Amino acid sequence: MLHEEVVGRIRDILLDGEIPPGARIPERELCERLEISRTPLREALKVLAAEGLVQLLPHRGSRAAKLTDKDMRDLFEVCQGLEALAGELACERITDRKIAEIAAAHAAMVQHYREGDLLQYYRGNRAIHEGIVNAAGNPVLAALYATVTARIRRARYVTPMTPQRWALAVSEHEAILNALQRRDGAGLSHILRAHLRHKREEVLQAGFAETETSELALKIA
Amino acid sequence: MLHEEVVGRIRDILLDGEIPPGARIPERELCERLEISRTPLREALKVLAAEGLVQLLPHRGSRAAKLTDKDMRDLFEVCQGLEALAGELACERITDRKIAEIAAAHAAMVQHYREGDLLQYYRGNRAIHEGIVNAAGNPVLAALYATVTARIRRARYVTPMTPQRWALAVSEHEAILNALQRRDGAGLSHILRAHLRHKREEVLQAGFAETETSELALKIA
DNA sequence: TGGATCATTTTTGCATTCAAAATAGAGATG
DNA sequence: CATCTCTATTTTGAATGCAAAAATGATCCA
Repeated sequence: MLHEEVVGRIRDILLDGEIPPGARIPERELCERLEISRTPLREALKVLAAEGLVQLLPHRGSRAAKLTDKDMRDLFEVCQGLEALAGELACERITDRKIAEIAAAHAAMVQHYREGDLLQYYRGNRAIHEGIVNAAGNPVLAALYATVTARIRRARYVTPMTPQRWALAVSEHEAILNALQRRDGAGLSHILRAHLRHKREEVLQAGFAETETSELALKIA
Repeated sequence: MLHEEVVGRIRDILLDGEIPPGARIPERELCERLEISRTPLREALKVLAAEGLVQLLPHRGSRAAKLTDKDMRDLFEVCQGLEALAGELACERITDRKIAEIAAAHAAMVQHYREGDLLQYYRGNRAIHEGIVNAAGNPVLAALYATVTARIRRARYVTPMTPQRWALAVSEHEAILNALQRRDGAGLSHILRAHLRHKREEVLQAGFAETETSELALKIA
């Protein structure tokens, strides 16, 4: 198994919440499961620590990083900035073909919304946002976006969704697609910011906080 | 020596150009120099690879990352986005005290400009940009900014500077300070973008390119 | 019974070792 | 003389082993 694959596997384990935030990362167990020794595992953990998904405590091992409200706010803020930038660049560079692809993804997502399939809706949602970021044609931007969204993903796609909020999100997505089709960079950038600001408010209001509170909730459950 | 320290030491070696872009990283030699064994060294290299400073070639070791023109453009583009965001946030959050500090740094930098001390000018320049980014009060943003600027630093502070360009840069910095003092987020953001766009043009026009061309130059030299 | 102290076990971090892969070099061949 | 092939050496990537640090828990004493 290649180094990058090890990193990816552990990242998935963390993002799936299989090792909950704040929990110790069981080295030996993971070694057995991934069928590797401690050396490559530890290399991967250091990389994930640099990404912010893992917290290293000298002489006390590693834990799945636990996000505070402040962390979450900061991450959303940066995510907004990155998506806004991506939106502007995408409008300058995107091909008609790519726009058509995103329009198709949008239609599919709306269909999932109509069917009330939240999971598929989130999948489609993510595909659209990633599509815009990729259309910016800037791999550096895409890579940073990937690490930032990875860190907030759990909260983002776990927050309960009221009908009103969901409807708002879908209408915002209509505007997003519209701006993209008009290649209105400033407009797209603006809408994306608002869209993410709303999402952030949802997440934070949902009393997200991977803090003692939700630790407690986990223990009770 | 702590893990983070090892990463920092190697990062400095790379940023100082002691191992030039594209060159193989001599594992054994670095081990001796840092007085560590290969295990922690390789952990650090993988982290630096994730940061983009090192390129890992499976079964062929690691090299100091070599930036193409495209990489440089992408990095500047992202840097612009991050600084623009930081500028907006800083205007909302910065204290009078912090503004005074940055004003002082600005005055010092102008003094270095008048004296024609390019190295000190660059130092001051960097302090101001970092000051603004830190004033945004967003550690996630600050961390991403640090990695992006690290990657372009060499080119940024090595490019030759014509009197015209230098004068322009200083006048832009006057405008930056001005916008900050007025807490004009939109204005600051706008100026920072223009400032970085100019810097990028300088660097790229200077025929930067850590490519075959400069490889050749290195070999000849 | 509560808590402090010290031995035992476990875990961590790193050096070393070992197998596999890549590179270099000598010799053969056209 | 250039090129190809096959072996020897080096280098890489990962498993193991070992010393130091931390966690555990057993014992003693107030």
